[in-house]
Amino acid sequence: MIRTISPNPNRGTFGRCSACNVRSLSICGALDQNDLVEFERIARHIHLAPNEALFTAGQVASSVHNLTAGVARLYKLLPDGRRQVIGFALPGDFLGTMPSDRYSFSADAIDAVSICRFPVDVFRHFIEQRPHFLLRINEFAARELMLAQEQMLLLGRRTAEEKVAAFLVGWRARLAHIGDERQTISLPMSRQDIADYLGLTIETVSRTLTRFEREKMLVIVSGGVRLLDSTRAEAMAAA
Amino acid sequence: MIRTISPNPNRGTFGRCSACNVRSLSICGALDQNDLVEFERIARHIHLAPNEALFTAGQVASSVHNLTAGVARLYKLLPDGRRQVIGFALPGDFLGTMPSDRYSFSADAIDAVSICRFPVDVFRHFIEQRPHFLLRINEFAARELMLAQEQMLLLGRRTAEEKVAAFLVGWRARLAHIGDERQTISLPMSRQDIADYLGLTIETVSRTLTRFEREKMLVIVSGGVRLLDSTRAEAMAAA
DNA sequence: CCAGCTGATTGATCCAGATCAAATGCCTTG
DNA sequence: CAAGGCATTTGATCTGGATCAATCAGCTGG
Repeated sequence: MIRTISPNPNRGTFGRCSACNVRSLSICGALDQNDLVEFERIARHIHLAPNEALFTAGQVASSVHNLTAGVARLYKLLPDGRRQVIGFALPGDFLGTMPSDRYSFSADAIDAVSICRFPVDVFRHFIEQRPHFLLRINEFAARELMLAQEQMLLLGRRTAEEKVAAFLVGWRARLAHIGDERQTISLPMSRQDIADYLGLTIETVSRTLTRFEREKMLVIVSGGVRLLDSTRAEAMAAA
Repeated sequence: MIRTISPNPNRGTFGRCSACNVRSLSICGALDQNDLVEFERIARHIHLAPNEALFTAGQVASSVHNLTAGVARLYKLLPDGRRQVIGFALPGDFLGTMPSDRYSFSADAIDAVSICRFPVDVFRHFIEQRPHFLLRINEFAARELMLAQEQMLLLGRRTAEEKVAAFLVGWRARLAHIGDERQTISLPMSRQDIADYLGLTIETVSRTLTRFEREKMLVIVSGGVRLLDSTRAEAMAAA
C-alpha cells in the first residue's frame, strides 16, 4: 500500500484537516487555519477496503472526494464490458471536477483507501466564498487535463513497448511527487488494470514486462518493479 | 467554414466584446456589461488564415485564447513525427487551461479562424478579481476534462468503425451546440486530421466512411457528410 | 482546357498486438 | 501441508488495422 510521509495519515487526531499530512499536496494546501476549521466541519472521513467503490458512473454526483491514503482506479465501461482505466488516483488527488450532476466515471479502491468526502452543494458554497481556493482547484484541473492529453497521445500513437515504459516512468514520477522515492516502483494495481489503462491486453503487458526484465531494464518483484536502466526506460517513454 | 448565428461575427463594431455573437457560448458569458468593457481593453482580436498557427507546443505560454470563428486543431507530436490530435476547437471554445508556463500542445487554424488573445498575466489578474468568472472557467475546464476522458475510452477500447461513428455523432452534437444544425455535417478538417484524432490511419478512416456510404448510413459530400441513418450511427457510437 | 498538385480512395500484403489455450506460481484456507 | 483459487506468465495462432502502392478526383494556375 502506498502511503505518504508518515506511516499512518490519520493517527491520533483522526480526521483533523489541520493534521492532514497530504494537505500540502492537495487542493486543501490553499486553505489557511480559519478555512481549515470550517472545511473540517463539512468533511466526512471514510475508509475503504480493497475493491470497494468510491462512486459509480451514472450515479447522481452527490459528493466530491479527496484521497488521503491508498490508490484508486478511475475507469469507464462500455455496454459490452470493455473497460478503460482513465487514471489512478494517489493521496492528495482531488476527484470533484465534474461538469454534470452525475459521475461520468467510476472509482474504486485498489488497496486500503482513505478519503475525505464533501457534499457537492456545501462544497460549492464553500469554494464560492474563497477565490484563492477556486484558483487552486483550477490549477489541479489544468494539470489533470494535461495528463489526460498526454494519455491521449499514448493511447492513440504509441506502441505497446512505449506505453509500458511511459507508464512506469510516469508512475514513478507521481510516486516521487507524493514522497515515495524508494528504489522499487510500487505497483498496487493488477496487470489487468495496467492493460486497461494503456489500451492493451493483460498478455501484452505481461510479455512486455518480462521482455524488459530479460533485457535487464528492470526486475519484476512482488508488488512492483525495480528499474535498473532508467535512462533506457525514459528514452522509450519519450519517443 | 463553420460560423455561428450571423455570417460575420465581427461585422461593424469590430472586436467589440459586447457585440460578440459567441459570448453566450464562451467563458465571457459570465461577464456583465462593466466587466466586458474592462475585458475588451485587454483583448487583442486576431484573424488567421488556414493552417496558420495559434501557438506551438513548447513555446512560452504568453497568451490565452478564445475562439470566435472557424475551427482549430489541437495536437501533440512525438519526436519522430507521429501526431495525436487531442481536439478540435470551435467558436466559443477557450484555450487557456494551462498548468505550466509553456504550451503543452500546438494549435492551428483549419479554416479561417478569429480569436481573442489575452496576455496570461493580465488575464490572470482579471479573473482573480472575479470569482464568478473563475467559476465559469472551471465549468469549461470540467467539460473539457470529461471530453478528454471520453476520448481516452474511444482511443483505448473502441474499434475503427466505432471510432468513426462516435466522431461523427459527437461532432454533429458540438456543431448543434454552436447553432449549426444543418442536415449536412460540415467536416472542415482533413481525413488525416480525423485519423490523427481517432488513433487510426487515413486509409482506415477513408475505407470506413466509404463502407458507411455503401451501407446507406450516410452520404459523403464535399466538405462533409450527410447522415441518413442517425439511429444506426448513434448505436455504433454508444456500443 | 489542360497540366500539375494535393487530398482522398481503393487494392494488396503485412504484422503488432489480440485471442485462444495451457501452464505456473502464488496465497489462502481447511 | 495439501487443495483450491486466482493472478500472472508463456506459447500458438489469428486478425484488425497498418503499411505499401497505385489510381482517382477536385482545384488552381497558366
